[in-house]
Amino acid sequence: MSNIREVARLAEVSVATVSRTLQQPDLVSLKTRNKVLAAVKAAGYKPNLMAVRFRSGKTHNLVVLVPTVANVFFARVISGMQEAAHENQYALLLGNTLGDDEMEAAYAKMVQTSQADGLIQLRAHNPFSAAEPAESNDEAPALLPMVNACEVLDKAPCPTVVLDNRAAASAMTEHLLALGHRRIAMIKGPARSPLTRDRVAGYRDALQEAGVPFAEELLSPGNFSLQSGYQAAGDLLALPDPPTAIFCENDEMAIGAIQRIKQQGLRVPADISVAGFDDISFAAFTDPPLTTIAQPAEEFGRTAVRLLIDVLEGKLSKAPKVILPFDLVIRGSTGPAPGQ
Amino acid sequence: MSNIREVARLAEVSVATVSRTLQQPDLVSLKTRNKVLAAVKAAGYKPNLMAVRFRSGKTHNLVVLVPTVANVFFARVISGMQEAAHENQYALLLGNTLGDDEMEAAYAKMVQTSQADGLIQLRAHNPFSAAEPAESNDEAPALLPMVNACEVLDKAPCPTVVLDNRAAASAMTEHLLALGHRRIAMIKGPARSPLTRDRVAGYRDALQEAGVPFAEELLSPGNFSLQSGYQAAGDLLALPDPPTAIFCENDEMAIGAIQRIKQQGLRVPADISVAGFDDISFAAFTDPPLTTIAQPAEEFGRTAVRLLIDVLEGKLSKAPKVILPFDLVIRGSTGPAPGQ
DNA sequence: GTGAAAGCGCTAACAT
DNA sequence: ATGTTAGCGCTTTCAC
Repeated sequence: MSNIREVARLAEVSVATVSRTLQQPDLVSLKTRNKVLAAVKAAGYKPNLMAVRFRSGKTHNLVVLVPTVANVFFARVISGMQEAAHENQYALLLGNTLGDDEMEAAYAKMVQTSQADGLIQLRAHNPFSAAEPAESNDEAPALLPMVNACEVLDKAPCPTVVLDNRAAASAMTEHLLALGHRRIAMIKGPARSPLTRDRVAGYRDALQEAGVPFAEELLSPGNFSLQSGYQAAGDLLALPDPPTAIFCENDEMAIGAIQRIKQQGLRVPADISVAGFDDISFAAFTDPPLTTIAQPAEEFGRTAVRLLIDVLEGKLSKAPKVILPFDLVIRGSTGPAPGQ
Repeated sequence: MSNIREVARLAEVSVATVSRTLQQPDLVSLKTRNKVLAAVKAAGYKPNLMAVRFRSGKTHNLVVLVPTVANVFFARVISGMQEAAHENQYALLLGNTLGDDEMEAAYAKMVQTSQADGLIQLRAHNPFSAAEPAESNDEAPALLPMVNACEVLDKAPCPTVVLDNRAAASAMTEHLLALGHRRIAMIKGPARSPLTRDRVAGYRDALQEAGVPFAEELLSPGNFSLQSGYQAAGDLLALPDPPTAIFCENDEMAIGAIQRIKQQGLRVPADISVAGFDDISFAAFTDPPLTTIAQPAEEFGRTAVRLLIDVLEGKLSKAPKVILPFDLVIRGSTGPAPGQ
């Protein structure tokens, strides 16, 4: 690989002039500039960005911590990030952490060791906290070079991008209530997830509003996988007084639930309605097509990246909380409660 | 951020000793080592990896070129890459290229400008070719710091990881033939993809073997999306003599096809059988569950990364072609041809 | 408008 | 066992 010195030699100028020609051409006379450009071409010179970045202290890399890329929703979020990152000349370092704290800490270290400028976390966990109990200066805690999106910490020390999960869950529950359902179950995610907490809260809000008593047994735990939806639906169906509608915390679980329901010989939505959350591409292709809450997944990614870049460039003094809109998408999987 | 000099000052040793303590502790006396370690802690010192890498000329970054992360199959491949990369202390730079040559060239440039050591391409296209018509030395063309996986160039100048797509398509077609089908359609991918070419070849192999004439009209083009499967199935069903089985080049298209078939009032597999390719997680949850070809997606990723690292470390003199196994997974979407 | 030289943080000869 | 020093490729004062 040729370096700047070789170009300088070929063009018979100093290295400084070569650097200037490439960085601030106005400072160089046209004649010299052409000479240099010719030499650059002749040498097949490509600036070593490692060196540039080392010197500038900016890597132009962003770490993305995602529980699983293999999740359709997250894949869309990453797609959006990619788009915004590329537009802003940043590259994305992918950290598929499987929700493992240590793995996350390892990736967070990339920021601390100047391999990346900042980090985007899609889970409610501060990957830096484990790394090192931040130097306890008496100063106000500085803004971490991080953005927390989708599943967000309650007191995130950084900008956040969220959906109003509580309102969304409430909207879906209201839809089900309006169809005459009174036994509405919910297949939820991991109990300690803020996502689950907010969505369950929204579900309860709607129930209370409608004067329908909340029943603990109608809350069935899942882990966002197809299998867990299948499993949870089985449990719900086995109840003495089974639900007439099941609201799932994501589309995968809803798809799993639908399969289980059909296997029991029941019809969706004639016997039991099913709703999901996310509106992944497959949601429109289930049988029947899935009623769900659409989230602007790509926009989550784009917004997160833009915010992070703002933080890195010092354009932000306070950590904003961006709330993205949701959309209730009614398809065929929800219908009037039996006997309505 | 503290640097090595500060630590040296604190520990009252030279910078070299600090470096050695961290890199080759055996060369340093226990006493000095402890002194240094204490200083490292006191200073909150984290080596600047940008500097380390700049100096070593190795970035420990790998660029991954993927047409779309939002594709379930690719997401699994990336998952596997991530795993192998992390094991080997490499990080993955994600390039969601949307199959755009220019975008790919831009990412390829990251390798040429020392932002990444190598590249993995999941599409049949050489991202370096566009970048610069490789210096035409008379030397034998060197091994590019690249691995081509999944969809592979015919004459890839690098290691490749593939499935025997022809054999897999043939196996699926044989399965359909064995069920008595004679009008077997295929919803294929983009015509110029080697994937499509090989799979169609395998399909024709099996047909010929069984003495079933090939019919051009039974080949319907798609683009691997749910929608395109839906569309293509509609076209096939409108044929004067429609097929009794449809083999789709991926699961998404199969899922789209199934929806279309049901909308026409036909039953799967009683009236028409449907088969897919990939065995994505959703395949087991369609109604009926999808017969498909399982590909070891994660293994594609792992193998590609390992091969690339071998190339980078100069362990490979020739470019190997690794062929991964497939598995015919028979579920409920394929059954005896009507009237059997 | 151009060149000389310092220096980013680190490692690795080479000395001692 | 430890220190001294050169240098990775580049940018950026500071002179001229």
